[in-house]
Amino acid sequence: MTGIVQTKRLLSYRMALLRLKKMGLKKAYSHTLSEETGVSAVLIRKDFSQCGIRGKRRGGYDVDYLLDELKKLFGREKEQNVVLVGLGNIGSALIKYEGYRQSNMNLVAAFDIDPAKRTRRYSVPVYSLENLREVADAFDVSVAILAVPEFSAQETAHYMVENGIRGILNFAPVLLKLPGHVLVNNINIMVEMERLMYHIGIREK
Amino acid sequence: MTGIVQTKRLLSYRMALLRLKKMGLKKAYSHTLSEETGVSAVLIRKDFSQCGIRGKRRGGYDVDYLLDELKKLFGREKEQNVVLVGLGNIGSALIKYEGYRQSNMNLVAAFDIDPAKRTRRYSVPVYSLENLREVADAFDVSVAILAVPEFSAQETAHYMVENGIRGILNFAPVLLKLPGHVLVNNINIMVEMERLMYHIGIREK
DNA sequence: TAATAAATGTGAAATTTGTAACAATAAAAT
DNA sequence: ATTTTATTGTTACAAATTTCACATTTATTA
Ligand SMILES: NC(=O)c1ccc[n+]([C@@H]2O[C@H](COP(=O)([O-])OP(=O)(O)OC[C@H]3O[C@@H](n4cnc5c(N)ncnc54)[C@H](O)[C@@H]3O)[C@@H](O)[C@H]2O)c1
Ligand SMILES: NC(=O)c1ccc[n+]([C@@H]2O[C@H](COP(=O)([O-])OP(=O)(O)OC[C@H]3O[C@@H](n4cnc5c(N)ncnc54)[C@H](O)[C@@H]3O)[C@@H](O)[C@H]2O)c1
Repeated sequence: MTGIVQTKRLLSYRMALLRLKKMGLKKAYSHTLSEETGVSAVLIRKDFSQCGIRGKRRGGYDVDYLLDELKKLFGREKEQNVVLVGLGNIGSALIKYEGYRQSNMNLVAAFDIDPAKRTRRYSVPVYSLENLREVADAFDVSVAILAVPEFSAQETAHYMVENGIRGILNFAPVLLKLPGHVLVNNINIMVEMERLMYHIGIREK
Repeated sequence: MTGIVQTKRLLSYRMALLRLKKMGLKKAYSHTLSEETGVSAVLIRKDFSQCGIRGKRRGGYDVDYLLDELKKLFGREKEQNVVLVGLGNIGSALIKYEGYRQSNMNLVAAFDIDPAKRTRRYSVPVYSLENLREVADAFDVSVAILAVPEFSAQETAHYMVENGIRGILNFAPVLLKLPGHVLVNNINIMVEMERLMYHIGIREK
C-alpha cells in the first residue's frame, strides 16, 4: 500500500463493493466505483495499482477478488471486540446499531457513570467504568467509542487508556490529550454541519 | 480567505476559542491553539494570516478579536434553520442535542415516515415528509440532516431536494446522486471506526 | 536603556495529493 | 481476421498543502 495515506478511500471502495455484490454484480469497473464513491476513476485505479490490486484491461475488476484483496489489507483475522463509553443520546444510538458485524467487529459492552443507564434493555451489558479493565481483558478489547459529555471526555479517555484502551473513536468536540501510543479518531458533527452551511452560503453570492 | 480549502480547520479553531473564552482566557497563542486542535502552530498562523487575521508579535492573538473575525467568515447573520429527516437511532440522538445554538443554527422540525415516531415527546415537532415543503418555506430551511436507512436514503434525499433542500448532512453510508447545485457532507461512522482499527493494527507489527 | 526572549509573519522548499495524457491490452464488432 | 472500442495501468505533470528557516516585532528583564 505504498504511498497511500487515504485509508478512508479504500474503505469506501470496500463499502461500495459490498453493496454491489449484494446487488448481484460480479464485475466492477473503475467508473462504476467512481459513481458509487464519488472518487475519480483514475484515482481509484491508481489506488488499486499502488496496493498491488490488478484488474483486467477492458475486463474491469472481479468483485470477489477486490473484496478479498481489501480484506487482506484491512481484514482483521479474528473479529475485533469494541466497547462503548457513554450511553446518552449518541451512545444509545450506537449501542442499537446493527452494522458492526459487516466490518468484522463486535460491540461487547457499554459503560456509563449513571447507574440508571445500566439496564438490561440492550443486547449488550452496561457496566460501571470500574469494570472496564475486567471486560477489556476478558474480551481482548483495545478500541472504544467515546460518547460522554465534553467536560468529562478528557478524564474519561485518560482512565480508559490506563485500562487497556489504545484506540478511541471520539464524539466529544475536544482534542484528547493522551500518550503517544494511543490513536484517536474524532467525529465532530457540528463542525461538519457548519462546513456544509458555509459552503452553501458561498454559492448564494 | 485566499487559498484555504480547509474550512474544517478554521471551524475547529473557532470551537477551541469558544472553550478557551469560557475558561476566561483573553489571549491565545498559536501554540495554545495548536494544543487544543492538534494543528501545527505554524499552520495556524498561516491560516490566520491568509484570512487577513493578524496577531501581535510576541503578544499573541486577542480571543474576542479572533472570534469576531471568524464570525465574519462563517457567521451567518441570521440564525440558520435546519430540519432532521429520520427519527431512528441516530435521529433521536440529534433531535435531543443541545449544541446547535452555539453554531447559530436552530433545529425547527423533524420528519419521519413512521407515524409512531411523530409524537410530541420532543422539543420540536415531528411531521410526515409531505409537510416538508410547507415547513421549509415557513422557516426558510435549506439545510437538512438525513438519518434514514441506507436503502431509502437516495429516494428520500431526492424528495428533499425537490422540496427546497440544498444542503444535506448525510449519515447513510451511500453516495447520494443529486443535482449539481446540492451540497452533501457525508458522515460515515463505520468507515471512521475501521480506519481507527486499521491504524492500530499497523502499529502492532 | 540595552539585551534578551518569545511571539508572529512569510517566502521558499518539501511533501503530498490528484489529474491528464496516453500506452497497453482485451473484448466486441465488423 | 481486422478493426474498433472500452478499459486498465503508468508516467509525467500540476496543484495543494504543509513544513522550514528565518526575518520582524514586541514584551520583559537586567
Ligand atoms: N447528541 C448529539 O447529537 C451530539 C451531536 C454532536 C456532538 N455530540 C457530542 O457527543 C457527546 C455525547 O453527546 P450526548 O448528547 O450523547 O450526551 P449525553 O449527555 O446525552 O450523554 C452522555 C452520557 O455519558 C455518561 N457519562 C458522563 N460522564 C461519564 C463518565 N465519566 N464515564 C462514563 N459515562 C459518563 C452520562 O451518564 C450520559 O449517559 C458529547 O460530547 C457531545 O458534545 C453529541
Ligand atoms: N445508529 C447508528 O449508530 C449508526 C451508525 C452508523 C451509520 N448509521 C446510519 O445512519 C442511518 C440511520 O441509522 P439508524 O440506526 O438511526 O436507523 P433506524 O432504522 O433506527 O432509523 C431510521 C428512521 O428513518 C425512518 N425512515 C425510513 N424511511 C424514511 C423515509 N423515506 N422518510 C422519512 N423517514 C424514514 C424510519 O421510520 C426510522 O425512524 C442509516 O443509514 C445507518 O446506516 C447509523
